[in-house]
Amino acid sequence: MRYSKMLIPTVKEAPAEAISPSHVLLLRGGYIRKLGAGIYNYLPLGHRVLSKVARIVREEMNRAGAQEVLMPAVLPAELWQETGRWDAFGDVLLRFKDRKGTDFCLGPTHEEIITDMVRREVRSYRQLPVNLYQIQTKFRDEARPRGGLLRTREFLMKDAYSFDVDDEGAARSFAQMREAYERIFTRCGLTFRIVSADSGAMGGSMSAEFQILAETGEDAIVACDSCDYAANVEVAQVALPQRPAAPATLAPLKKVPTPGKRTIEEVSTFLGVAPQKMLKTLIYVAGQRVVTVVVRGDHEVNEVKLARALGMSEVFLATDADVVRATGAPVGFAGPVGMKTEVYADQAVQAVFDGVTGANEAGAHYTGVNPGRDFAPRWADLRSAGEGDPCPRCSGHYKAYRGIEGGHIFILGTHYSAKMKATYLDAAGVEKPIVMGCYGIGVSRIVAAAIEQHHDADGIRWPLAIAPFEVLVTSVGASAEVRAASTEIYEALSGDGFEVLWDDREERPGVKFKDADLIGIPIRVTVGERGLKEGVIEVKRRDQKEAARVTRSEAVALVAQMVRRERG
RNA sequence: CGGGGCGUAGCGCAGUCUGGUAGCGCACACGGUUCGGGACCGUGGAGUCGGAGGUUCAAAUCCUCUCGCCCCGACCA
Repeated sequence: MRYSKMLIPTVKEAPAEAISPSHVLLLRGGYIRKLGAGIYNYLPLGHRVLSKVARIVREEMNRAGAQEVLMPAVLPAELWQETGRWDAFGDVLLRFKDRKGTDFCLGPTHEEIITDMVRREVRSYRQLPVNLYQIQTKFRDEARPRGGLLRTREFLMKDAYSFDVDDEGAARSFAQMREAYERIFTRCGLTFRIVSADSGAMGGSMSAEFQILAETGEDAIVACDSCDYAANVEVAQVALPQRPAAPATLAPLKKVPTPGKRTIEEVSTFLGVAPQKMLKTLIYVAGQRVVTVVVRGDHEVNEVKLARALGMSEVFLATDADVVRATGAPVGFAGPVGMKTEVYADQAVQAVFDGVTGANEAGAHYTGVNPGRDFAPRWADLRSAGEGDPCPRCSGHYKAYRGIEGGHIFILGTHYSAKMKATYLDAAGVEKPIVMGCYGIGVSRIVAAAIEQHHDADGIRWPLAIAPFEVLVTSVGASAEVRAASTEIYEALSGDGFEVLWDDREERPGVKFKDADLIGIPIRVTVGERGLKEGVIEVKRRDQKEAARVTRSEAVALVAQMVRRERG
């Protein structure tokens, strides 16, 4: 492809609204343009990258035995009402009516639709297992789209659904998808971690996220430094630390004045007590229940864990008014001693002796607080894991990372099949619900995540497998020699099946080099008058500083070798 | 949804406080000189100042309403 014929509108200055590196570079490189909040046009380069990621996904899904289908983007409300998600989905679901007044939505995901498809066609265990997938545009009316392609309202997603006769079968399907996903993310040139995750309100068992590691990632994850356990902090377990021996004598419970000192930091400074000796006390509302939660002063309550411990799907931090009602004191002075509500405490609190906590009285705290003696909570793992915390599986410790959720696989069980009566007859003629799994990959999100992981100050550094082109031939100078040599190399590489972009524009060299770095094609072949005089062509990788200086005849072979090695 | 902020030429911005008839840089078009890391000179085109209403002799500027967008948080099958 000739650069001069292609629409690649690079710009020096990105719109002020772009903050994250991938957003800025996609805009500047002429890959995408914004049409509305979280809605983007893909220009030629952007579309090429998106297609490449989709192709890799498709190849690996097919290799894993999944079959491609295509479901509509416009979905009748009827099916959603069957599972109750028409209401449960809330504002994220973009709804509208047709001319007859019938309710529809734009599909944010397709469990109901695929389950309906399968229940109509599958009767017998002989037709199972089956794994169906599609690569399709989804719409979710996100409260807050952000980061360009990282979190959009309309996005391209691969969603697959497995249907098995039983849990063992589903586990096999799950394992196959996990393997396929590892191949996909690896082929895309991404550094990622597979982590245990929350499966959400509608979830089932076995949930794993494929987290693409990046500083700018929305998700916090932890991974053990000595075994392979890794998890989203939403669910990461924390091993009970070694409990220090209790001191010979415990201090007596004592009320001390702490006027106006509300936060852990204020109280700890005021009383000269380390935050680790403080008992952070928060009031939560879970359905009809009001619950007091205690964690160590330097720890954070994990609301996903708390909800699970309480057997609820979600919990909310109490309002200031609720806190006053529950504790009899303003926010900042709550404590478990004498508390009338249910009291839950994180297990790390067991190791706090002679601690400090609010006295449920304005301007007062207790010192010498000892769990067991002064209050009797229910113990649970309630805090968020962080760097350095002990691994629950071995003697290692956690390292903390940030990640972008590129994929999520989990087993749904019979959640949808039971509600929608998607059943089969087993060998004994007994009707049973199909056991399902579901597997998503954010195709457009991967495009952005790859840049978050692979860029520098000058622009994008695409992994070769998903780059819009594999090779960029840059002609420097307008002489007949340059043109002839460029044409020769361009045609040789193109003829051998490589994806080549030839910068044949009548631009100054500086402009071409800047654009080259910006759009980030992995291998650049520079054909210039200066080099040609010495019979030299330059071959340079985008991620390396130095160019290889080779002869015209060597250049094509060298590039071919480099590309083949990285195609994967 | 809570907090903060922004809408002026395709992009980045100034002008708004203190009302007086819209400007700078980049980009774009043309001419010339340049040509290995975003050239220079000259000329030129391009803006319902997000929208509606109001105040005023006069509104980008003041007032009211409204729409859109961004950032932090909440939310995220």
